[in-house]
Amino acid sequence: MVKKRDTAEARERLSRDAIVTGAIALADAEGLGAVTIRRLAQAHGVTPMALYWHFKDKDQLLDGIAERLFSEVQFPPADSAPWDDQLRALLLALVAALRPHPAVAGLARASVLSCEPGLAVAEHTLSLLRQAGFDADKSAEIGGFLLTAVVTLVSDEPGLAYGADAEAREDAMRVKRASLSALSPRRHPNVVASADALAACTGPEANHELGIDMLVTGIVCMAEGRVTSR
Amino acid sequence: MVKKRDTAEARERLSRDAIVTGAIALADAEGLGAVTIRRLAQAHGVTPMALYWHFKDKDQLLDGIAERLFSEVQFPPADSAPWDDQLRALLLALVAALRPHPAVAGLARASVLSCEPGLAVAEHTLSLLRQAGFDADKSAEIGGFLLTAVVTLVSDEPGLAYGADAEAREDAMRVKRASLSALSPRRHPNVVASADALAACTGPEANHELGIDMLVTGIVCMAEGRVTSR
DNA sequence: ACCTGAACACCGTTCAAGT
DNA sequence: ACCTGAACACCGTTCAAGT
Repeated sequence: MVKKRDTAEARERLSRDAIVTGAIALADAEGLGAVTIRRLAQAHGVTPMALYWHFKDKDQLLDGIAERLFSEVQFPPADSAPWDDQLRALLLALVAALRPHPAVAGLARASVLSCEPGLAVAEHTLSLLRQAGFDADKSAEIGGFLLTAVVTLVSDEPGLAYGADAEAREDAMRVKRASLSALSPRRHPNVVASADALAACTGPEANHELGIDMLVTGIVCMAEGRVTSR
Repeated sequence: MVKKRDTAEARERLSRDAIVTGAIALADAEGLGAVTIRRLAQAHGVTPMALYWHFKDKDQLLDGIAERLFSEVQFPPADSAPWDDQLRALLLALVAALRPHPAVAGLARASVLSCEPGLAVAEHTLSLLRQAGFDADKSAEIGGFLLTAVVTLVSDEPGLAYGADAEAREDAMRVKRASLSALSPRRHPNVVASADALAACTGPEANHELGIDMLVTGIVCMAEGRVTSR
C-alpha cells in the first residue's frame, strides 16, 4: 500500500503539459543532455513507455518544449511607434522568454513554423519587416536570420558545466581567463587584450541588448539603402 | 589470414587526423547524430576502445573536428582596404570554410578559443574591430556575437532529414511549403505570403551574404555612431 | 484511454590485459 | 606505444499485454 509517490513528484496524472514542464525543469537544472525519456518518466513516477502515449517520439517532446517557450512570449502592445522600435521590442520580448531557459532555447529554431505560438512570433516579425519596405521573400530571409540570431544570443553553449553551482561556473571562467591571458601577446595581442571580456562572454550575463541593437541597426541601414537606392 | 580490411577503409594505422577526417565524412553523409565512437571505430576497422588512445573522450573528438574546420579558413590577403571590407572578407572566408560541413559547423562555437586555428580567426576579427574604434571589451562582445551568428548562418538545423538524397530534401521542402500555404490567411497573412521563401530557407541554398551584409552594416553604423557620438 | 513489462539494438566509458 | 575484450550503466523504441 505504500505505492504512490515512488518519487518526489506528486502523481496527479500524466499529461503533455506536465511532461514538458518537467523536461524544462530538468534541462534548467542539468542541461539538455539530461532530458531523457527515462529520466523524465522517473521524475513522474512512471514507466518510460508511459510517455509514448503522450508523444509520438522524443522529437515531438522537444517540439513541445519549443512550443512552450514561444507561448511565453509577451508581445509588446501594438502602438504607433516606428517599425524599428517595434521590432526591437519584439526581439527583446523573445529574448525575455528564452533567457530563463538557455539549455533548451536552441530548440526554438527548428520549431518556429511548426506550432501556433511560434507562428505568431513569425507573423509579427514578418509584418514589421514588410512595414519596413522589404518584400515577402526578403522579409522571410531576414526574419529567419533574426530568429536564429536571437536564439543563438541566449543559448547556452553546449559543453558548459551543468548542475554546477554558480561557484563552479566562476571557477571555469577564471580558468578560461587565465589560459587566454597566458597566450603569447606577440601572436595573439588582441585576444590577450580582450581576455577578460572573452572569458565573461561564456556566461548568462552576456549583453543581449548589444546584439539586438546591432541586428536592428543593420536592418535599418539596409532598409534605408533600399529606399534611397544609395 | 583473411583478416585485414574488415571494412572498406584502408587500414593504414589510426591517427587523430584520420579519425577526425572520418568523423567529418560521416557527419556530412548522415548528420552529427551518426558520429559515434562505435561507428567511427567500425569505419576504421578497429575496436571502439582504440579511439580512446587518441582522444580522451568524445568531447575532445568534437573539439578536434572544430579545430579542423578553423584550420581550413583561407584568410584573405592583408591589404589596405577599409576595415569593414576586410571584416566582410574575413567573415565570408569563415563561411566558406564551414559551409561544406553544415552538420558539424555548430561545433565551431564552443571551440574557437580552445585551439590554435580558432584563435587565429578570433585574433584577426578582434584586430579589425579594434581598428574600427571599439575598445577591447566591446570588440570581444561584438566578435563573440559575430562568430555565433556566422556559425548559425551555415548550420544545418538539427532534425533535418539526413542520409536523404536531394530528392528527399526537395520533398520535405514541398511539404513544408504546402503546410504553410494552407494556414489561415486571416491569422497569418505574412507567413502565407512568405511561404515559399520560408520553406526554402530550410536548406543549404540559403543566402549567406545577406546575413553577413546585415551584420557588417550594423557594426558600421554602431562604429560611426560611436565616433560621431550621434 | 492510459499505462506496464520484457526485449532489442544501440550508446560512452572504465579497467585490465595483450603485443 | 597502440590496441583488444569484457563489462557497466546508460539510451530510444517496439510490441504485446494489462486495466
